[in-house]
Amino acid sequence: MGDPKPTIADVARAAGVSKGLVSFVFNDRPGVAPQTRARIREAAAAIGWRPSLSARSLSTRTSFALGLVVRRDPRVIAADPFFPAFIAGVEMGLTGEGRILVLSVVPDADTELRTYRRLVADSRVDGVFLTDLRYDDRRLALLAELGLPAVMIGHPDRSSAFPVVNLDDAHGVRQSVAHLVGLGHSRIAYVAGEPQMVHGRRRRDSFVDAMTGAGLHPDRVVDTDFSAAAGAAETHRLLDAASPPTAIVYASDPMAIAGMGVVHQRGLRVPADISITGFDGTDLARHVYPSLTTVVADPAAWGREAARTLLQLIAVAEAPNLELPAAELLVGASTGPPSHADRTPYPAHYKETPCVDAL
Amino acid sequence: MGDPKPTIADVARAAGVSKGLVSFVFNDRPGVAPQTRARIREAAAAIGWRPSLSARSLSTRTSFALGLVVRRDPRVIAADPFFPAFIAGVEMGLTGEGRILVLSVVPDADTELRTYRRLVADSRVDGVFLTDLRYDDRRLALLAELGLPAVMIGHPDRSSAFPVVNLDDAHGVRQSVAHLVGLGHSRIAYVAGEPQMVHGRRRRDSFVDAMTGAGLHPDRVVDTDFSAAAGAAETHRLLDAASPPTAIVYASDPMAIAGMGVVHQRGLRVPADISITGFDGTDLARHVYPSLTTVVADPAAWGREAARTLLQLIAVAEAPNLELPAAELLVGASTGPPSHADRTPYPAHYKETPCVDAL
DNA sequence: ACGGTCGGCTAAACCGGTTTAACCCACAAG
DNA sequence: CTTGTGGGTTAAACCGGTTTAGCCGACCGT
Repeated sequence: MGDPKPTIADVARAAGVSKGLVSFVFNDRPGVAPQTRARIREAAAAIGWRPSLSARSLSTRTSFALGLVVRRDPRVIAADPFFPAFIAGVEMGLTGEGRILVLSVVPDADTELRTYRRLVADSRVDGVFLTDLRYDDRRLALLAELGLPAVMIGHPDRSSAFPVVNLDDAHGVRQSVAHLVGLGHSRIAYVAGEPQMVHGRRRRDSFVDAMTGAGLHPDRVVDTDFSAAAGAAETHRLLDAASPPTAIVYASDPMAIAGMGVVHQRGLRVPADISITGFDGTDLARHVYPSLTTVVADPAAWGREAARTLLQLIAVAEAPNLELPAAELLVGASTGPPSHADRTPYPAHYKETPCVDAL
Repeated sequence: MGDPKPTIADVARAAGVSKGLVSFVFNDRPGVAPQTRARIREAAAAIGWRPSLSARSLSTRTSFALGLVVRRDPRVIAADPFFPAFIAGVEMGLTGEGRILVLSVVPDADTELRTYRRLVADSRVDGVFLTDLRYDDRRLALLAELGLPAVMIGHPDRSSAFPVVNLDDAHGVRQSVAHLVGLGHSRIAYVAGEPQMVHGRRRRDSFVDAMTGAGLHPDRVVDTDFSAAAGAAETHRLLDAASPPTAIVYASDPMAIAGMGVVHQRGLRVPADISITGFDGTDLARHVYPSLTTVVADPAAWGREAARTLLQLIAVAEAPNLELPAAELLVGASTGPPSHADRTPYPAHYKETPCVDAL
């Protein structure tokens, strides 16, 4: 009954050894006779002892926790499809027992940095995930200074000592452009995400590259904050232009869906009048009408591998960079050839992008 | 410099007192002379000492962390607008320094219960948030047995010793029905969420009540798992019926948006042929076309108040139940009168539900 | 027979706080 | 002048592990 919870001393006594030896055994240290080892394990199992995490934390200065600090506008966070899936993936990577995830959502840069400082000051985490990397990201210097292990989700703008787990999202953007060009579009707009975010700008850059590579002018590129509201507003602006686009590539599914709403609201048809593509491959994108052509990434896998990498980094002080399968275009019904008048003069020499089927 | 981080002993020495007294001061215990108190605080500030969390955890058996275990199907979690906002709100409620959030995402009931057990076995958290309460929820008994403080997000199916922080979502559902009835609808369907979840079924029940209260038959009620896919599938089924509904009330925005997709796909118009309402009040709902009539709740406020309540419960072993402002209907463009043939014989005696304006 | 090495193990210090028992001293009451 | 009271303070035990220094005995080579 209400036994006051066994301690390592109880196990030691039961096995007839010293506390230290019990500790050795449970930390897989060499220098313990096999039979003694077995006897200790047996005694521990019989008593039902498990080492106290708090005590271990105190003497080893380890928290057995991983941290994720998310800096996002509260308005945007609710719609973002990335983090929940990413976190679910992290959980998978933590399966090996013992480690948990500490999550913090902060509104601005100062709070973000303060949060990291607190996390290490209180040694609440053994390492962190760096998501939404920005240009001149102050976190990189801070974490290096604090000596906190970290793994970067996506490539940073500069080289850094932290390992990278990357998922080539630019590939999906290039495929989107190729797909649209193949359909005969030439006036293609891009509604980008936050330009301060490395991945936001990289996707935009790859759009620009793909366009120029196709001999097209990448004008009609606008930045947003990833929100549905911004997506809608920019869509209005694009359509108000003297020579509106015949296709719009959005940097996220929520923006694309909001953009589609604007197009419909204006009495235009998708894809007859305007083709639309998104980014994320959300479940919802498959169920709007017309179903969204979008780029599917696998944020859960990203989280899982990031967790594994971080655990390895913490364990052996180094971990290799990891490249995940690239984001792929999933062609839906929201893209089609432009109306005849808008066709490119020469039939597209781009071959149709292969369609990745949904599961 | 690389000073090995000051400890309480350093402070004691600097202030010319014993370690114990320093501890007393920093725990606001009575029985310390005011001037001594000041001297100790001064010395601590000068040295830059902050008590070690690990050491405190060990001796006080407190983790200074709150836990949230989310059990959701990975497929649904990405689309769910509730948790990110709720978590952001929790963060607000934690502002008072010191406490952090531990998050765990689990796929099934067994893992869920195991996770709670581990959290207390390792005393990782001082209390937890209970979301997505289910009927005969095994967590209630488990947590009571483990003696872990908890606060329930929404009312449970049975009485429990844990405090409740509630947000009346049923009110919004009733408003939805009243709004539709007021427009002249009588064949109103309801696409519910998970029937095992208390709030899922309560919303459904309040739909049924509102319908019978209006003298209508609440047939056309279907259960789902909250996913967009299920929302779409059930919409198809409803529309295939011999006497299809003229309005559909959905238990979530993603389902409503997916349902709207199905309606459009079938060549029907919203709201001319079918009216649609959602639930959540997501940003995206305002930007689809036509803009969704939906019920807006404030999950961030919910999280904030839940956090405060939990902190109070932990601090003084009891906390009052809290009732937040009810979820309110926000009328958009997705609802309108049914086509003439489908009007209710007697003009509606329900007055129009007041429209809550978006910010 | 003897010094040296090495595997196996223990005692004790240590991590950095909290908490309890006891002590000292000043002051009030008897 | 004694005794009691109680505020202010300290020393030491304690939380439950990890880690280091060192001890003991067996086995080795010469």
